[in-house]
This record gives sequence, structure tokens and C-alpha cells, in this order.
Amino acid sequence: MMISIREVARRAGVSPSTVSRVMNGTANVDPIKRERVLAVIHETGFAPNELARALFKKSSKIIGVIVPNIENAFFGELARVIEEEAYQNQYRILLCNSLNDTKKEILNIQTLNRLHADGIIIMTNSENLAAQIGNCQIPFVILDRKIEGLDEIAFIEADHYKGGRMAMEHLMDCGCKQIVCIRGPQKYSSGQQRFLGYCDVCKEHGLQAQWLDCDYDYEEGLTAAEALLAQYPDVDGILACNDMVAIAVYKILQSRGYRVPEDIQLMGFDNIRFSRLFTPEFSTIVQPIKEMGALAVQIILKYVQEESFEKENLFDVSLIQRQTTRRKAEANEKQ
Amino acid sequence: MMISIREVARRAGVSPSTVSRVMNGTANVDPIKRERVLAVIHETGFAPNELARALFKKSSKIIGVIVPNIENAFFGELARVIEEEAYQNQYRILLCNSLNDTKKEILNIQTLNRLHADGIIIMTNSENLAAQIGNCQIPFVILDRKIEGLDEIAFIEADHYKGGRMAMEHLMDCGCKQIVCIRGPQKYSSGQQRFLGYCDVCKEHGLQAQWLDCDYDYEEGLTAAEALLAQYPDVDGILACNDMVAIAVYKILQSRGYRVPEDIQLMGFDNIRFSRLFTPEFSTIVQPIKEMGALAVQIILKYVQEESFEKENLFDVSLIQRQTTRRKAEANEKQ
DNA sequence: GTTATTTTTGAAACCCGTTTCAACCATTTA
DNA sequence: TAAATGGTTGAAACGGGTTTCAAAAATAAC
Repeated sequence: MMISIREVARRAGVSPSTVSRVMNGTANVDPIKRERVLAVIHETGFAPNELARALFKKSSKIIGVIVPNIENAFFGELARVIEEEAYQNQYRILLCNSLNDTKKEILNIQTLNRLHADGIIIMTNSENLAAQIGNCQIPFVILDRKIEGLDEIAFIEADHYKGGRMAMEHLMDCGCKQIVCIRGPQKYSSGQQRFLGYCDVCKEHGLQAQWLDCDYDYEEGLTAAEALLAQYPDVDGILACNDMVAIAVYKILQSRGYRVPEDIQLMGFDNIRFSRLFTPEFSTIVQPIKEMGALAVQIILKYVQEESFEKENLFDVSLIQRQTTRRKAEANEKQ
Repeated sequence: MMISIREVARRAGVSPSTVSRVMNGTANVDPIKRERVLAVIHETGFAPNELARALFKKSSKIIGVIVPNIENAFFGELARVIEEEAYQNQYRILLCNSLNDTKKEILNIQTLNRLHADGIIIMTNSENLAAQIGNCQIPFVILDRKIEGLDEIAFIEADHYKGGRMAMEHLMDCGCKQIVCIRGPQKYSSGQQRFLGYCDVCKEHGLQAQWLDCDYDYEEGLTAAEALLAQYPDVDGILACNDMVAIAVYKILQSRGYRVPEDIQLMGFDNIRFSRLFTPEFSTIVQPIKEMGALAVQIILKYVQEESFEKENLFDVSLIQRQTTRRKAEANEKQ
């Protein structure tokens, strides 16, 4: 059933080389023969075996994408952008859900290596991966994270530090006096930098930094929110480490009868789609997800084409005020 | 750098065939030679080229997954389950985001065909795809949809009809008198069946079916909700075609000052993760996403292993009452 | 000790598209 | 008209595991 290039050649009365040249336009072919070949391809529905081509070319036109969890809205949005950008450049996406399991990550990197993937876009934390990434000849792009000790690898990150600062400054503009930070995992640069931004603003205003630890995750957010209320009963501003945690915090606040933003104001981070769909809509820090994902693919394309590219890519962030915070001026107007 | 099986063979003083046999355990090998081979593999870090293997075996250990949009929580959850099940069986996932673009779907099916994917799990509507799927020798599984005229293809679906009935009956139990259905696209079997369930319950109770059309999508949900309020000002129960639309409806209701569930009760469909995270938590119909995704992979594995499998797979649904509906009995208790 | 049987082993063919290289044909130029 | 230049073309090699098949080695049977 599946027909080969040799069979096409036989039927068209030419050599396989000529068929290859017709398909790829890699050399001139006598117009009469070209037509014969195209006719045979058309009537047999011949489709070249991509594995054979990839084997010879040492390129499978596949980009590996390793995310912690595709179910997570932030990574879902990134995956969507990456797939789209790749598709437009005739690349396909091999998706791996690592669940932050280093063993699974390594296994997936090995698989991609053996499949001669043309690049790997990875969103992970594991410093343990440094070695693995180091002796892989595939180009890597590390997205939304930064791993120390890998000077040769391209990074793409939002300016988490600035985001942390902006979020904190915004809560102060909103008149909050007791602002507590639910900081993200300190093993991730995003968690570190956001928290650092918060701390620096505290310092500049002579405030004492107040924080709790939390994973980037809804369930953890519930626990953290309860601990927060117990520990800081007079809190009036909460800086959540991301939108999912902010959603969890809201749920707890609401069940305890706190009003947002009247009693407690709340900031998220990431601007995932749901932060806008929620009622109330969440004030948050915007990461340019679309641009970041597209750049990740672009870097791999440039690597393949041996063009140069920037290794360190820091994307600017911005703040969107929605319904969980209210500037002092606006609050006064309403009074 | 990248070493081949022939080089391993040379260094171990055996033939490539023997190395292959050691790696795959396809035949007995003299223990001394086996050790020599394993030692060389270990010290060189040799990893067999998966493309060469796949070329010969005509199997790439890749399963294609075509979803309308990975950003959509429902498909994100399905993709996650599918990836996990595939991974546990040494398969990898090639993800395609079709955006319901038939051209893109066809192109992706062709790519998967040329890559000798071992199976394709597709969530799509296009009847136009029937022909394409028909003359593909790869096993297909159609998930969450049903396409008429493809008797040979495996389908996996939740019992949308029952779900539609249950949702409607629940709203009636909750004392709603004016129940309007925001029905999903009638080109999908899910849209048809859910609506049919609603209609049948109406008929059985001598009620007039009242409905509006809407896509499975938040933005469309906003429009539909506004139209609904204009058209049916005395509505007191809304049956949304899925959770995303229910979220949109809630947003409109809330902005217009309606209370849920006191003034209007609201049912979703799918039980996506966010339906529980929202405030209020949404009453909805549960599709067994996990089981459905796992079965899709299992069917492909069975096909590959030439075992038999069920072609028509209808999964049972159930109802979860949360905070957007309230049974009459409960309402009375509270009075 | 010899023959029969089983196990191990490697050479070569295979999967299939691509590319190189030399042969071939058709123009141009001298 | 002969030599030189340029464009077409196909045979063969290539990429790298896998498998077949027959030879070689080892064991069993007589």
C-alpha cells in the first residue's frame, strides 16, 4: 500500500534521484519528466517517508517541549503559542509533561536526542539537568526559568524582579499598610526574583518584609492563605506568587467573609486567561506569553540555520489593575 | 560525537547484529561478549538512533494528538492524561492544535502518516475529515466527538444525552420554572446530544423548549448570555453548554445584579478544574476525562498489538451539585 | 569417537529518501 | 568541424538499526 520513491521512479520511467529532485526542487529537471513524475505522485498519493528523510538529513523537524504540567493554564498558553509558531515554520511539537520529575525529564531529553529533534524548549527548575543538557548536541531554550551554570544555553524570562516591585508598589499606591507576600518556590528564579522585588521595595520604604512560602499551585495556595490569616490577622494587602495562588487566596478570603478589595486587596502574577474571567477580575502582572513562546521557537530556528541569536532574553512586564485592587485616588473619589 | 552501532561493535570486537541483540534482548548472546558490549555502550554513552530503528520497524513510538485548542482547559486535561498514559507505555505524544482548521488537521494527519506514527487521537468535528481518515493506515481514535460514516473507527464519548437530561432534571428539582438552554454547536454530537436530552425532559413534562445557540467558548458565552437576558427576562434556570460558557454567563449575571443561585440557577458541563476553583463553585456534569483519555491510548496499543477492542465507547456521566444550584428541599430548610 | 542437534554469530540485505559523482547529451565557442 | 562549456541524469553510496540466513561453534546423542 505505502508506496516508495523507487516505485514512483519506476512508474514514471526515471530514477529515484530525479523524483527526489522534482519533489524538493534541488536541481533542474527536464519539464517533460517533471510532469510525468508529478502525475505519478498525484495518482498514487505518494507521500515521502519522513523517517528516511530525517535519518539522512539528521533533522526530524520536531521540536521537543517539556512543560511541568500542560494542565496548568500558564503552560497551556505557552504550549499553544509554541505549537503555532513551530507549525508556521513546518515544525511539529513533541510534548512532554514532566510533573517536575527529573527522571522523566531526562528520559524525555534522551528520547528527543535519539529522535534527532531539532531543538528542545524546556520549562523546568532542576539544576540536576545542567549536566544532561550540557552533553546534548541539540539546541536548548530554557523558558520561564533560569538555570545557573549553563552559559551556553539560551534563556527566556520575564522580568520577575520588576514584576515583584510593581506589584508591591501598586499595593502601596492602593493604600495597603500590612502587605504580606506569599512567595513562590525559591528554587526557581521566578520565585526568587519576584520576592526580591517585593523585599527591595519594603526596604526602600522602611517596611518589614512579611512572607509565607508556597508552591505555584492552587491547593498549596489554600493552605498558605489559611496560614496567612492566622499569622497576620491585620493584613490588608496580599501579593500572591501567581494567579492560581491568588485564586486560592480569594476563595479562602471569601469563605471567611473578607471583602476584596474593600477589606483586603489582592495581586496575582502571570495574567493567565482565567485571571480575567474570574469574578472579581484579578489585578495581576502581565508576562508577554505570546512573545516569549514565539521567541523560543525563533531561537531554535536560528540555531538550525546557524544564525546568531541573543542568549539572555529578559521580557518586560506590566501591571493590569482590575477588580481586586483599588488605587487610593479612586477609592477617595468613590467616597 | 554521535556514535553508531557499528562503532560500538568495532570497539567491543563483535558484529553490529550482536550489539543489537544485546540491546534488545532478541536473542541469546554469550555472557562474556554481552558484558563487553554493555561496557562499551556505557563508556561511550551510545544511544541508538530512533529514526533508523523506526524506519526499519515502521513504527515511531509516537502517538499524534490533535486537539482544537490546548489552551482550553478541557482539552488541556485530556492531553495531560493522554501524555501520561502514553509515556507509561513508552510512547511519546506529538501535539497538534488544530483551531478547528480542517486544512491544518489534514496537514497534521499527513505529517503523522509520513512519520509513521503508531496512532492518532483526534478531537475534531470536521465531517470533511472522514475521507482523509479513511485512507490512512494509521489507527485513529476519535475522542469526545463522533463522526458519522466511519464505521471502522473507534469512538470515545461521554453520554452527553444523559448529561443533558440530568442537568435539566436537576434544575427542575431545584424549583426552576423558566429554564433556558444555551446549546452548543449542533455540528458536534456533544452539542446535539446534550440539547436532545434537555428537549426530551421538556417534552416529558409538557414544557416548551427554550434555547439559544452558542459556541463552546467564553467570548461567545458572554454574547449568548446577554441575548438570553434580553429574550427571556423571567428566566430562573440556565443550562450552559459547557463550563466555560457557564463562567461567561455568571459574569454577565453578576454584572447585572442577579444573584446565583437565589435569582437564577446555573448548570455547567464538563467539570473542568476551574469549575471547582471558581467562586461560586459551579454545579456541573462530570465527564470522566481521565478514563476517556487513558482508553484512547489503550485502544491504540491494542491496535498495534493486534488485539481486539471495542469500537463504540460511551462513558457514563454524573452530576455534581455545587454552589450555583440549590435543590428545593435545601432551599426550604434554609428558609 | 562420530554424527546429529542446537546455539551463537556475523555478513549482507533491508527500510527509503538524499546526495555525490561521473557519464551523457546539448549547446557554444574557436 | 572539433573542442569546450554547461545542464541532465542515474548508479551507487549513505545514514544507522534490524533481521535473515547460512556458517561456525558448542552441546547432545548414539
